[in-house]
Amino acid sequence: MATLSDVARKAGVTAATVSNVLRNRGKVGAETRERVLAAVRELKYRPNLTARALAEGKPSTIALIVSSIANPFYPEFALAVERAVRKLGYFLLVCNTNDDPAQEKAYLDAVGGSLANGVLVMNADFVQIDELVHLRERGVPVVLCMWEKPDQPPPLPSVAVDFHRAGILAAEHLIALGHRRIGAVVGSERTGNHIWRYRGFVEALARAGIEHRDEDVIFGHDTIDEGRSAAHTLLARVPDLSAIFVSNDLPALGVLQAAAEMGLAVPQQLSVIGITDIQLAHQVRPALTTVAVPSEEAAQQAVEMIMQLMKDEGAPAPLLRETAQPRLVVRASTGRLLTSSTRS
Amino acid sequence: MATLSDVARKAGVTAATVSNVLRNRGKVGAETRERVLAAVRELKYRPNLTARALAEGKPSTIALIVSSIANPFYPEFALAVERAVRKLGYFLLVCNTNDDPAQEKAYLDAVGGSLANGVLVMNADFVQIDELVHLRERGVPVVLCMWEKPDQPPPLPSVAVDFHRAGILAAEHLIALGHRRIGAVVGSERTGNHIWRYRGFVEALARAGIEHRDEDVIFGHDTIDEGRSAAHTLLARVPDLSAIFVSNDLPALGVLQAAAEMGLAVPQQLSVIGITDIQLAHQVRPALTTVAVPSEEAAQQAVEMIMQLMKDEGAPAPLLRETAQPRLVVRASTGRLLTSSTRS
DNA sequence: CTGAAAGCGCTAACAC
DNA sequence: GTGTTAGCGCTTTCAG
Repeated sequence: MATLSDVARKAGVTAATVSNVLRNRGKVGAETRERVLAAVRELKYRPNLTARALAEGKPSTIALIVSSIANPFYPEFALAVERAVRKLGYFLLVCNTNDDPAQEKAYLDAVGGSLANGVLVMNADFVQIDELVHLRERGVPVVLCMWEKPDQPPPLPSVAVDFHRAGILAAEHLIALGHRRIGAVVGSERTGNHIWRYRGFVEALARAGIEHRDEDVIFGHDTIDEGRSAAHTLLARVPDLSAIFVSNDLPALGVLQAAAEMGLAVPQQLSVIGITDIQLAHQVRPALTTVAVPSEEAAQQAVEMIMQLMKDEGAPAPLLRETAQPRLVVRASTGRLLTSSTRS
Repeated sequence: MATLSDVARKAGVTAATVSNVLRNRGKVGAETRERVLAAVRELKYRPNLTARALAEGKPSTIALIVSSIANPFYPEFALAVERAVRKLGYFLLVCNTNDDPAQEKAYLDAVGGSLANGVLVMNADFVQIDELVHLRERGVPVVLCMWEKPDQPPPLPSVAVDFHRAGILAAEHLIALGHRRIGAVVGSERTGNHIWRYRGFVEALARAGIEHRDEDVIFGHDTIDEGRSAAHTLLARVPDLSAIFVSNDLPALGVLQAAAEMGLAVPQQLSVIGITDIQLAHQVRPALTTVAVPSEEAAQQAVEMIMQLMKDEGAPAPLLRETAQPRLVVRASTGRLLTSSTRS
């Protein structure tokens, strides 16, 4: 594995010069440059990124902490991050903590030990914020990719995604279709991370003068299977629901399945709407109506932010960036309320 | 960010000693060790992995080249690899080539430039084998994670997964249920990477004396959407099919959807079986019967192989390791042939 | 324009 | 047991 000085020797110059031509740094004579390039080609030289990182004082990797990949949204988002990172010449170190604090700590330590230049955190709710703050205090750039609590300032630089608005959009869509008895399946617990999605939904209902009772909602179901069972219990509890708002696509898919199992036609008898717009949403039948979250953009913003933090060592005060607004994507799982087809 | 010598100074020893206590290397006095540890704690010292990598001549990362994450199997497998890698104290650098040769080349160069210690390749078919072979020749350990061509020796150390057998198992299951007119949707082209899955299927049919005509099969459909449309054309072409073998879970899910769209009851009127057993397979309704591939084990074996290659620089001849056999997972999408319910 | 020299933070012999 | 001495492969002043 040829090194810089191998190339230098072959080209009859010194390592510094080779380095210069390779990085287009200082001025190098055209003729010398050619000789060096030839040597590089001949020796199949590839710069040793580790050595470069050490010399430059910073590695060329950015870490992305993901709590789990059970929800396909994470891999999808990770891809978006990777694209953004690569465009800037960095590599992405994907750190899957598997929701295990020990594993997360291990990763964070490693990153703190300058395995990576900075860390992007996917889901701030499933992470030990304190550890992150420590990291940050030790000079490591940290940014949270999806801050969804508009009422609290983030403890670290973040990109904010307006999930509250997503909830509103979903509700308004259902209302516009004529629905008045609308149930809700919320992915997180009552005080969990989906709270603002739910609040948006509730507010929109209230604004339209639509009643929303406590029995109309069920919390803590964030997988397909959980969504399915949630829908079963919800529909058993209040059978005259004509639509269900789900705070996440994955459980929304489960709700769709429950409807099928109960023989409810979607959307003729039951409308279902989710939030996020994961790939599966349009691959499923009936295709899921959902509120798409601008994840590509969020990823890009997060990467821009971390680059900025990496540049300005003088770590400016925690800032917050807004992404583009979420956007309704109407597909086949929602439809007009048919007054004729009231159930049971 | 404290360094080794900072710690050394504070503890009144030399860097080498600190290094020794940290790595439990040479013998260190109990009392000295304590002093060092105290200094480490106080300074919140974290070893710089980049420097260590440079000094040791090898980084602590393994790269995983993934061609795409469109198929959820890849992230799932990546997770398994990550677990295996971490257990051995390494970090996983996930390199998503996005099916783009340029991107792949860039990653391979970086890895060759010792960003990583070795490279694991997920899907050898969507990758430029030559580049990999070059890498290998330059001394970088490379292993292919899922070699599925029993007739060809792999060009690089690989772990073999018996997809041929998976095809056989799928066919035998269908046959045992009484099916005689069985269609096939194959993910790859006729000569592509799923060929052995299909061959296994065909052989099992032949062995059972069941006719399989060219019109019963359709190639090149490997996504949900493609699986769906493939099923439509296949069933239009030969309407008396009572079961469909699909070489991959994702398109099998599409076939399930097509059945629903056509009003075919699964499994009463149509049985569907896939291969792989991705998470979605059991989350969908009806749950998909499939042949599970031992991916956890394959990941582990691949990691073991690469560790071995990393140790024995003397690169032994390309070896091949077999994983556990695939295994039938019966769920709700397959059932007995009901002679009564013949279609159109 | 090119070379010489120092050093990034750590490890690994080998002395003491 | 612990310190000394060299590097790992590259970047980066600073001379020439």
